[in-house]
Amino acid sequence: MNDSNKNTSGEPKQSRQKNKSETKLRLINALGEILAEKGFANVGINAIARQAGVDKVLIYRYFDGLDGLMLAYAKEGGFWPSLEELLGSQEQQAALLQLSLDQQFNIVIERYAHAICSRPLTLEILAWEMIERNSLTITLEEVRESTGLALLEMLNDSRLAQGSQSPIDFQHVSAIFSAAIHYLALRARKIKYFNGIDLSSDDEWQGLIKTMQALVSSAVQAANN
Amino acid sequence: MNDSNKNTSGEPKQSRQKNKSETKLRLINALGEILAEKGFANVGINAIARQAGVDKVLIYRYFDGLDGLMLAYAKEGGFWPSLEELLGSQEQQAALLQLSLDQQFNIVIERYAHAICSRPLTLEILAWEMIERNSLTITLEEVRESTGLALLEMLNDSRLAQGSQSPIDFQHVSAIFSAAIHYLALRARKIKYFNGIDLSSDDEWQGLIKTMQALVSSAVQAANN
DNA sequence: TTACAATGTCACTGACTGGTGATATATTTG
DNA sequence: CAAATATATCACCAGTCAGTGACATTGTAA
Repeated sequence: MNDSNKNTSGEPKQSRQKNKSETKLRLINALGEILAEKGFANVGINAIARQAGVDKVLIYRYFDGLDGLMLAYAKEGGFWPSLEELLGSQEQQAALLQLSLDQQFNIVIERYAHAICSRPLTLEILAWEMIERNSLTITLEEVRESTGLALLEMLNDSRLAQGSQSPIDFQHVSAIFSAAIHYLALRARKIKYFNGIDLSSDDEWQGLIKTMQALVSSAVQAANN
Repeated sequence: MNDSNKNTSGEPKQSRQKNKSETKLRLINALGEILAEKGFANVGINAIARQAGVDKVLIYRYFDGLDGLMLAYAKEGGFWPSLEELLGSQEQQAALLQLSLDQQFNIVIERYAHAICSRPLTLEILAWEMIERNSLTITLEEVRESTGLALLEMLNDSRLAQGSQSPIDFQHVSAIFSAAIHYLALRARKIKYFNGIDLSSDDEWQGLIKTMQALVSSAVQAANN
């Protein structure tokens, strides 16, 4: 391969138009592209600069290094499903909260699974959280925790309003199912089978979701007797 | 740091006793040590040779490269909980299979969680499976699948013998809960909180396990009505 | 002993990495 | 226009990596 540092071609790289803010954007986007195409393990100062078509020293100047760049990237947003994506518009939310507890849960589970599975970048970051903590994962983690807890609170308020007093711990239940969804989605990226189940099959995924819903429903109904 | 390749100290490394099989063992163990201490990201030809106190060229001669070494390492065993560890001795197994379906499940869930959480090396490998597939993860994956399916079959046989015909899909249920356990255990290594739950707390873990058990129990009971 | 094979070490290459000081170019200001 | 400043590139450093051919040591068998 090329020596990424030295300019081997005779002609010097024609100095690009000087535009700090655009260059910063180029770098941020380059990080996203590498993350998406090559994964976290291939993120590095040199690789990002190469992808952006810009000198790597600018990463230090503008972002004070890789951590700063990742922080800037994290602020771009869109990594986690929003409350709207999970609950629908304002009116839909109101309608949703009128449903029974297990119906609410079942809808959210399904939407969450779909939202996670359709975000390859988020999956890449979720996978990397298991390996190391860095500015990017730490920042995103905070966003996730806060929206997750907000969602939980909404469902819980609705539960209290309905006067239901189930003995099962909602926080634990949602932790368990989102953990399962995360793991299955992550695993499906690289490995086809888990426990004999073909994770590349949409039907199997539907079956898994249905099973989760059945578990919740029976637990809620058991509590209401 | 040192140049790991060049011998900077004046004296040549005194040629060690020549013992192929022991040297091979040294290399295999070195891989395990690095995996345990520094994690998968730091596994490399140089690091392993350094840790083993042996020249790296031997990795190529004896194992045909890193992949071969990982394969040899994978065959050492002990990465996954055995059937005995989950079900107990032969007599205990017989007793266990007499219990009701949900009791069986609840015991196995608890033991599996404990078995996984107490295997840091296995967790490291599970984490790395989400990042890349290599000889090591592929080999271990096969072992895990086969013992997992064997376990599932035992529980299922017992279920049929008891004449229970639950509508919930046992394969899916066990996939969901082992996925959740894997994810929570992996996450606990690096990040304290998930969904507002402190994963570093034993009490919280107990609570999570209890919730899983409650979910299974209510599902089984709902099926029996 | 000698000859030979098995085992182990050494020294090097080419490619890559993160990081930095000096320099060139473009844009703005006077 | 010229000078000053902001912006971007270059060239190099020391360190690491995987991989390889040449050499040294040890053990063994003739």
